[in-house]
Amino acid sequence: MLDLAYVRDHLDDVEAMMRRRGMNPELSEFRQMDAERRELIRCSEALKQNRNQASEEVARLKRGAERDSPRVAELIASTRAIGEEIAGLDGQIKEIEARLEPLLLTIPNIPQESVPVGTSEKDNAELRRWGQPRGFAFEPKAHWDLGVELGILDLEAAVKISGARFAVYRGAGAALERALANFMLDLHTRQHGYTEILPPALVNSKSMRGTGQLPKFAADLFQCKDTDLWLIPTAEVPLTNLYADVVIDEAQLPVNITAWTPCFRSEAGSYGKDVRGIIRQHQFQKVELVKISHPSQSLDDHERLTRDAEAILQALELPYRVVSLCTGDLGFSSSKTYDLEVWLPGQNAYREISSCSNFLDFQARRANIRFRGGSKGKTALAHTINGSGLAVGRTWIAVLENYQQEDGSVLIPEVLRPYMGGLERIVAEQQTRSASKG
RNA sequence: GGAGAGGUGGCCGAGUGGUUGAUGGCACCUGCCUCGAAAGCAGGCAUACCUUCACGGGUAUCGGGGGUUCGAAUCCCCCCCUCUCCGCCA
Repeated sequence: MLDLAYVRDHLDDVEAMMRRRGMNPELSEFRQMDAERRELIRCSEALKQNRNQASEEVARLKRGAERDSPRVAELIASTRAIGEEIAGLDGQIKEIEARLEPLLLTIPNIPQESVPVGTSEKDNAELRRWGQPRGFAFEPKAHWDLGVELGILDLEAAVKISGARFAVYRGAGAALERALANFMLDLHTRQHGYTEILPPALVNSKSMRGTGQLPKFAADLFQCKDTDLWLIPTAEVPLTNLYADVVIDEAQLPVNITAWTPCFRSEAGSYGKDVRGIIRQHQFQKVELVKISHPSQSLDDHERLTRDAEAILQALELPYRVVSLCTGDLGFSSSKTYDLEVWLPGQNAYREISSCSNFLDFQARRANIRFRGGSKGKTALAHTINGSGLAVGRTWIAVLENYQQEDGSVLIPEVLRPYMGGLERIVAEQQTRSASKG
């Protein structure tokens, strides 16, 4: 959420910004509602001042000898009338705020100056590449073939027990997912200074509002029936909201935390996209990185967090590139986002495996995340940054496709072998068949 | 799920209808003292909104929401959360 006063003073800029994001801003009502609201508040508060003064006088009279003077009854009667007037005005204020706030909540964050202007992912700017896509002496397979043939991925079984966009991993496939997560957590906690958190996977609506998923993106989420609980779409939600309504000591900044959690997305509106394989799932696992930063440091911290995520890909020796999302592709709450895209030989394309965003104070304002700093001891809104470090399911895909061998086996990256009991290669096992085929 | 106790400022903790936005302590800031520091002393120190060029003024906020009243941290109702005991349970 942007600052109300900022929007008021920069309405034209805000509308222009929304157009750069490819939106069609409808802020015409804003100015009038805002002015009306302020006028109502002024009237109401003036009346309240009258009432308070009258009440004080009643108290003074009642304490003294004039306890029963007619003046008291007179004051009480007139104040009661004022009270009714106030109630009317306050009702109007509530009503107008009920229309104003949703409007404010649908205004996205302001992209940083350095964000490329554009309308779609085609306008994203590639910043750098790392690693060289491997040359294959054979036609590399896609993970949905490789995984099924190796008996480590069972999509039919997933359809039977849950439905489309779910996966069942078996044997070395399940172990590979766990190894990747452990490796990522260990690297981030031991070398990058993050503290590991194990948060709830279900959160309340207040938390979803705090990080911006609600009210605008309810359709993308799963909600538990008859409760106020939602399945997290990313650990960003519980991790960032750990600091909701908290005043952090300035010396503690930046806060660096990480968590490995399941993530749940309804993927509404993504019909027809990535239907093959397990690129896009209703449930997947992700190691998330979150930094809560001092405003003066957040741009640097965003770069740092991105490098922390890149370090995983480098350690796994997976080729990737870094792109800066353009204004049209930028997420609602983000001021700037770097996507890490890993090379997938089975698809002959770079595909997103991490998204690292700086939200500035946009989330902090909603979630009320502050720090106390300086000699004045004043509080100010902190900045929040997060990124995947990495999406474990997609890393699993990248390992399979990049490390596949001509005989259909998959080599295990060196750094993962200790996490897989020394296993060096995943080979098809005759015994491993789809449970759904009985 | 049942019974009881409680939720007050960054933290601790007073306060049961009328100068209580809220005693006191801790933490923090400033000044005095000191060669310097500690201790001591004096002062300051919540947030949001409205208003003002500014100084300032005003309103609201004592878990959340509603109600009673001229007036609510204080009384009533609903909800949330924490703690203790019981029940259940991985």
